[in-house]
Amino acid sequence: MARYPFRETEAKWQRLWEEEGCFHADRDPDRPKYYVLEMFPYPSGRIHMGHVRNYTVGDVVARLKRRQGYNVLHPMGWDAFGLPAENAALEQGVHPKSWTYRNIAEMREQIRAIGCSLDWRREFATCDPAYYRHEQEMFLDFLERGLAYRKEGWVNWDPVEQTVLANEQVIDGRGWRSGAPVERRKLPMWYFRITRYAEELLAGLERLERWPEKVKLMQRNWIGRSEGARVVFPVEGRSAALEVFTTRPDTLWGASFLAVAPDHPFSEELAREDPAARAFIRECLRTAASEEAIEKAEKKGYHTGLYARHPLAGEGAPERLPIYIANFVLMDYGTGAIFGCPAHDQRDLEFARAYGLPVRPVVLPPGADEAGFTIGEEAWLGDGTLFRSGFLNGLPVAEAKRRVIAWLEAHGAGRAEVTYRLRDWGVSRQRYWGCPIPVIHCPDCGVVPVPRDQLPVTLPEDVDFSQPGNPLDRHPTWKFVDCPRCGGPAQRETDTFDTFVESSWYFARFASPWREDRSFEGEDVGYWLPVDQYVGGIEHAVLHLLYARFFTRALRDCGYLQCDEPFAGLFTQGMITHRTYRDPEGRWIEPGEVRRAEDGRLVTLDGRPVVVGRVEKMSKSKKNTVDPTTIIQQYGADTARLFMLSDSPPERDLEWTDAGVEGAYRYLNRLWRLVEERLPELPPPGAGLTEPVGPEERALKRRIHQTIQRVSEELERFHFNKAVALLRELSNAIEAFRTTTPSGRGLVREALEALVSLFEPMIPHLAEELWQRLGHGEPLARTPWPKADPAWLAEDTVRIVVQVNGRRRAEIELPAPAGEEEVRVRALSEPGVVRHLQGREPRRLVYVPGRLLNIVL
RNA sequence: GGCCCCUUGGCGGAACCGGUAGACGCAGCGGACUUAAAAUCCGCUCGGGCGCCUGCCCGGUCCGGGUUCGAGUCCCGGAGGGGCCA
Repeated sequence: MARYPFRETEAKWQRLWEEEGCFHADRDPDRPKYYVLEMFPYPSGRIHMGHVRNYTVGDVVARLKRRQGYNVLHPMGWDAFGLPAENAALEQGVHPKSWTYRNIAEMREQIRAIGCSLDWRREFATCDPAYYRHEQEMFLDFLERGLAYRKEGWVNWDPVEQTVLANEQVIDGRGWRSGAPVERRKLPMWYFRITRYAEELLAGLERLERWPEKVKLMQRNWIGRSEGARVVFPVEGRSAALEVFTTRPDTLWGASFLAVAPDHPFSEELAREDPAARAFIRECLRTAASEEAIEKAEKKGYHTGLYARHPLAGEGAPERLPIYIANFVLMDYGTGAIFGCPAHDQRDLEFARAYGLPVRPVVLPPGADEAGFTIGEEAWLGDGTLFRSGFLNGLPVAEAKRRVIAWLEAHGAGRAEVTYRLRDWGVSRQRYWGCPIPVIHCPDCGVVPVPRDQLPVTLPEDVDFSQPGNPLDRHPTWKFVDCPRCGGPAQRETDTFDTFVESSWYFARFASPWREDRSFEGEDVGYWLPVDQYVGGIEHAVLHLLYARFFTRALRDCGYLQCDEPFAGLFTQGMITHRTYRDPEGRWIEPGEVRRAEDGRLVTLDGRPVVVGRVEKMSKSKKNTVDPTTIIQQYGADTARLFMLSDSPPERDLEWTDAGVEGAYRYLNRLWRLVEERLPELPPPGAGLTEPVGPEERALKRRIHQTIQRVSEELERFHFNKAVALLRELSNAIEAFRTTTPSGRGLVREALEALVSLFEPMIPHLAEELWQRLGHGEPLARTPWPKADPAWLAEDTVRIVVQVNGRRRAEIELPAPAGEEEVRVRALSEPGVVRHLQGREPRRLVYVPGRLLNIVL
């Protein structure tokens, strides 16, 4: 029997879809729209299996929705700015632009080979001035509205990438891409005021019903809302007071010191007069800025010799508190100053023990007694009752917080305050291959925005990568311009945007990508946005996905868009993993360099023993990758797609195995043969519905319609593995069904058509081919999704399990619907049941209609 | 350290609201076809026992306890693994 000729078939259908424009989407107010988007790729040069899984999942949704009658927008583009292009320039002497466009050309063909239902007319690359000019305009709008600003501050510096990183891009104290430990540097840079939207971004999560809880939780934690109070501590002998943020104002009576951040203005002022303070501050700032690093570092402080008056001194709190400069206080969280309450904060406790400060418990844990309660190695962080705390005595923590805040507000000594852990998004990067920030620095006028009629500010092409640092800054002419305001000599900003800026609005650009004068066509974005189903990796949970939510709101407030949320539904697919292998010397080796020896053990191609390692995420460094292009050439795109969808639920990690791919390939051939073998006996297409005769035919008819129903539901819920299992069951049933009657042959046609049609979103090429062979002129891509006939969803008999004391003893089959009385009579006469009753009288009968009867003795 | 999630055959996984645990596959074993192999097809496949081909019984969803007529599913405690924030 011939094999399925996948090469010809896949090429044929891809050509046909393209020629017919099957996947072109245009605004049509009369039809409901559905926008499916997968996170667009960085053009690194080759696609990897993660891309294939991502696009396959998105394509199943797009094809399903299209056939359900939606006007489906499913575009593809390129996240084309970024550092790897500059590294390539450095290593290979190729210009970042040509490297990028060459990669795009290659990857476009690789992605096309997967056979996704994409509207390629809308493709764009973010490195195109036609794209980034709009980003520059958005920035100018942000600038006017105070959503973008420039400030000098301590930043995370990636020594490998030679650029600044945002907080979200520092993972475990290291650059998210380079993996190098980040350093602290003080630099002027541009920020987006994401903190203005902290509350809205947090509240908006509640309405994102089709987002994974896990992602929402991560964003919630990242935004990190905390309620507390700002408390004013006058400093003795100084006119200025220190303002402190605390989430535990209830513990004010337990205060034993104040601590300020090393880069707090108060510290900087002291440093001017006190060389020891200056030295201490310098020491602190040398260590990394991350919260994690600070948490792990030894708690160190410098006693300034100054004291603060406790605002509650008159209410029995300690009179005066020593002021320290401390390495564990962060300038950009709260007010950059804290009061230390060692009894009820672990960091404060460690600090107090190191510097001999008093530890005064003021919250009594439930069940403890006032006289005997002391703090040992662990601060008490839990709830309890206030004591030794003046007018708070006897109150629980929550109530004490309210009371003390009311007192502070009444006495002008503080107020309730909400703070967030979220920091403003630093977007300056000292790189060439990014969108230029459209401002000019004038010695007289300061920062001057580039006039809108001079946009876009384009990158110069003649750049020199032979030296480290930012080539834009070194360029002989590019940055030297006249000030647009005074006409005097001035300089362009040489920082470019973080590449996460481009990906923060690309989904909206797909609505009207050909528009030159404006970023978006109002009617287009109004029609297409928000994205109905976004698909991508979970690694962007707090990076891209948070930035895009912010950007959408900022664009809304600047009048670009009407919607708040960019992505109404989000699906995060799991990673692709693969077994790792090493040679006897311990070097990683590729799966292709491993073979099975005659004795069954794994050896290298030259016969040396292989050390089998763990199953890990596919990565170049571990050499456990499989190239999708090779797989597609060897087995076809449908095989890769089916394997991706078959066994593991898409949100979980998927282990790539040769056996799994072979299995998918074998099934496609079996499906091909199944149709080919039955074709001669089938009635012509469109002969109308078949009325089944006899129990076997009725059973097949029911299975067809139950499969239509259930596959539709499972695809809708992203349970692709279950949809595949159901379809394999249907195809097993067709194989087992032998017939010679006209009605039987009609049923086989109905079954095969349902099978092929339902499989189309997952294995579109083979499905189209078989659909055509079944005699249809219109491609499946344009054929409506099948509908189950409700009359055939119900079984005409019911099987009821009979239990005695919760243990299965018999199964009875009755015509549907079966009444309880009927079931009871039949059940009690079943031999298996009688045997276990042993003549005893049932105490109770529990009947679950249509399912089960439990006889309780 | 805090919060969250997960744990089902040799493996991936299924089991809807608490109602027949192991669907569908992978791997394995046995058989058919073939000179042979590949491909394909048929059968078996959680463990133990009985029965001796029709089946029947016991145990079994990480461990311990609880709720319930009935728990993989709910509750409490523990172990192991993962994620996020520290």
